[in-house]
Amino acid sequence: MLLKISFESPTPIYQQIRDQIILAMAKEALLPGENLPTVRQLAKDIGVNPMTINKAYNLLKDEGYLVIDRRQGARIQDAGLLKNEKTEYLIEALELILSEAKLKGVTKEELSKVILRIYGKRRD
Amino acid sequence: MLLKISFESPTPIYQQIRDQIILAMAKEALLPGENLPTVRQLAKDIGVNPMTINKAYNLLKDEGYLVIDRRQGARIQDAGLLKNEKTEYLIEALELILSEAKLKGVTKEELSKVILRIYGKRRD
DNA sequence: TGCTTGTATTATACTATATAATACAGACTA
DNA sequence: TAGTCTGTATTATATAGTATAATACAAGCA
Repeated sequence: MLLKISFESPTPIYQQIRDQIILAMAKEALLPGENLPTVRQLAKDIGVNPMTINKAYNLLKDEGYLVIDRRQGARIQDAGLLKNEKTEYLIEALELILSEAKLKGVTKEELSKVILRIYGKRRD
Repeated sequence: MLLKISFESPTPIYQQIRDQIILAMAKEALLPGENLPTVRQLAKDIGVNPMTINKAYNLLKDEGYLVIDRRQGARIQDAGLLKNEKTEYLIEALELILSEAKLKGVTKEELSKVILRIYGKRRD
């Protein structure tokens, strides 16, 4: 698990952890069914309190990205079980980002590049 | 100025104000050169402290969206002066949102709809 | 001068974030 | 059964962000 945490950032540490796990899942650096480091191990690696990791894992669990098993620890959710969840809040967040991008002159072409980078070439 | 503020939201009020002004700018409900309500007026309308409005306006000023003039109050920045600003942080935020969208099964077609809604039909 | 503008100041209150040290419940394994 | 690994709960503490309140000030303008 390679996580780059900025302790100077205004973004809370547990949020940074949560975001980077989602990014890793999208780029398939973390695969469904795969185990994450234990709370204590990741806390040690990053140099933060175990409860901060616990908070990040629980956030991801509540959002449906992780399954937490007392025997094995945290595990990436199966792909099928993640789909068809509520996405309205994502659309709203997207509208805000796109509004800023439009106002700052980001072109449609640049947007397409980012979409291609995340989504790949599939045609749905 | 129609602003819908949620006092129960975990998003700070000044952030909500900032976000909605950007959304209004993107949909051209607020036009370059247009004046915003005064700090005191908007505070009265929404029912918050004037310093909360001040914080939102200053955030927008620092981001380049507003010009604050002691004579006339806050004014929407000219379109030309907003372009060519740094947009790396927007791309990063976009990557995160798109990662979540991908994992939750949002299709490319749905993304296109949102882009069309914000950007319109221009072809850049 | 008197009115408006944004801004600064000080104090207070509440909440979120993060840490620390400990302890506990459940499940595996030797 | 005892030991050891999971995640989790608890309590206390510290710091920072958010928001309010009341007041005051500087700048610009009629």
